[in-house]
Amino acid sequence: MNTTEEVLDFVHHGHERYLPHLSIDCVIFGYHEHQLKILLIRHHQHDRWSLPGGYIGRHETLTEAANRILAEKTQLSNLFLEQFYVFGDSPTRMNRIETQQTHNTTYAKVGVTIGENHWLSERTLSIGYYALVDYLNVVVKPEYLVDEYCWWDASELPELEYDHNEIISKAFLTLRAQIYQQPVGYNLLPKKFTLPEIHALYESILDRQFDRRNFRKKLLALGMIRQLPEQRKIGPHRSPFLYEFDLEGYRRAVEDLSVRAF
Amino acid sequence: MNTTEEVLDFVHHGHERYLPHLSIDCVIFGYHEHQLKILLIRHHQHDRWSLPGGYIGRHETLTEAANRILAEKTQLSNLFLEQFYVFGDSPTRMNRIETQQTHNTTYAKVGVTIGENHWLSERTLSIGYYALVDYLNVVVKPEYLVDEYCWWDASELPELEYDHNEIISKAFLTLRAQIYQQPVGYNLLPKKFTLPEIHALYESILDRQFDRRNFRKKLLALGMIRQLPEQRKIGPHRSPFLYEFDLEGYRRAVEDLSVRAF
DNA sequence: CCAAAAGTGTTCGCCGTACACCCATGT
DNA sequence: ACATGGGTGTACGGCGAACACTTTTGG
Repeated sequence: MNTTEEVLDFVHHGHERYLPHLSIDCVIFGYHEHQLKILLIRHHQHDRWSLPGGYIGRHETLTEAANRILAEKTQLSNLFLEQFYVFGDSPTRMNRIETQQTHNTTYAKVGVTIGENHWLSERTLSIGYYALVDYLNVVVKPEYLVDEYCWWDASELPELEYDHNEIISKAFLTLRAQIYQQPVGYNLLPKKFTLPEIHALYESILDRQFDRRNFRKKLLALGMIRQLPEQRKIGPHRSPFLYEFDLEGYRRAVEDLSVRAF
Repeated sequence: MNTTEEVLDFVHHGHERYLPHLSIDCVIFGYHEHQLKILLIRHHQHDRWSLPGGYIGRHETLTEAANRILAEKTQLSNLFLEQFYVFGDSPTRMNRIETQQTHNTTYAKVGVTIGENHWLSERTLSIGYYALVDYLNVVVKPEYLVDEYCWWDASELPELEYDHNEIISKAFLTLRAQIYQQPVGYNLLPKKFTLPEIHALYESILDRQFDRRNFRKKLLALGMIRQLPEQRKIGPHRSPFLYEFDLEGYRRAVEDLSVRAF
């Protein structure tokens, strides 16, 4: 939505095109300079930041809706995007009033007031999706009602609107649990990357240290990555080798792991 | 709902008490005679079976709704009950007509027809919950619109209504993945159980064989179960020892496991 | 030549795996 | 006595963990 007209149409006729009571919130993870990042937005005249999100079209599948919303924000498609939880317990999700005031601050920009019985004021459950994107490929698209976009360090997040801190916590837990099943690095890193990069990525996601030698040995033994005969120049230091993912090898490795005892 | 009046009130006024467009479906797992079971219901005059489910009250949290629905069917509360996925992609969830006809077969019992714009005919996403219950403790509560309840072997399910086969598949995958994080046996087995019982349970959930000696060794080493000085009489065979869960030991074991490398 | 970062190999101990015989019980 | 099912110990191999010095590069 980029014009006053579009926003007004959404406010007045959105309930005809979208399902009420349900929204999608996206936790978009990126990785840059040894830090796991999350993309947040700040709505017009709001102090607190929030997760990018949207509604589900009445004629759109849930998966289509999630992909559309992500593409609207990042201009990227065909990304790693996965549902992880539905949020419907938090007091802010049960209490209409606070939500209503928050909406009104936003929509004041187009001169409308959201009443108590307006579809945007109704109780809304939110379906959480998390995405893994290559930080450098993301070009954030400005939107009319959004004042600012920013990548925040996952370890130093501010207090967010609604229950969005809770949503991010759950997304983070899911990411951690999925790191053994999903080629997390494949989605968060560029096609070619160095060992120190993927090493630091795993350390920041799992919040523990790995021995450099054992780490490389394991990844190569699993067949998860392949060393390339190229190096990267990184200033006054020894040049690290570049590696690439071997998705097929990764798939096989995950399969083998799942056959192990508990 | 146990009377015609209650059903009619639900059909005509349900949308005032419940959120439209959203439902909850419960995959209730039990375990009996070396078989993993799932509780299914058959609605009035339907050929196909389906999962027990319900709607979310407008003033009820999501968790409360799931627990209420489960308690309504099984008379049990304080169970293991966990959300695992939202289903909103299946063609049967996008296509109103089929759903409408299905509803009409059910509600014909109270002499009402569900029109195209009726709240029950609208597109509905379903939140999947799975429960682990002690088969022997479940007393199924009859309901007006349900002709039959039955525990089905998880490995021999019939073709179900809507996308319920898909929901069960996903629940089963989740259960498998969670078996290393959750005390699955604690919820599916009685307080005291024998080694062969828990052994067969793990084999049926993970669909592979475990060596009896290694299995016992592992569970005891983890501190997950404790051997009791009692035995169970099982007819013309050697009496197996009884065991009980050590939830605290289990928690510690899971924590330790999560510190291992990948 | 120095600082900073990357590359590399070996040893040890535990855990996961494979494997087979004896024991208890009721008929 | 016998049929059925349950209980129990050992040996091997592989993988995860710990560990430190050398090489490269630009300034």
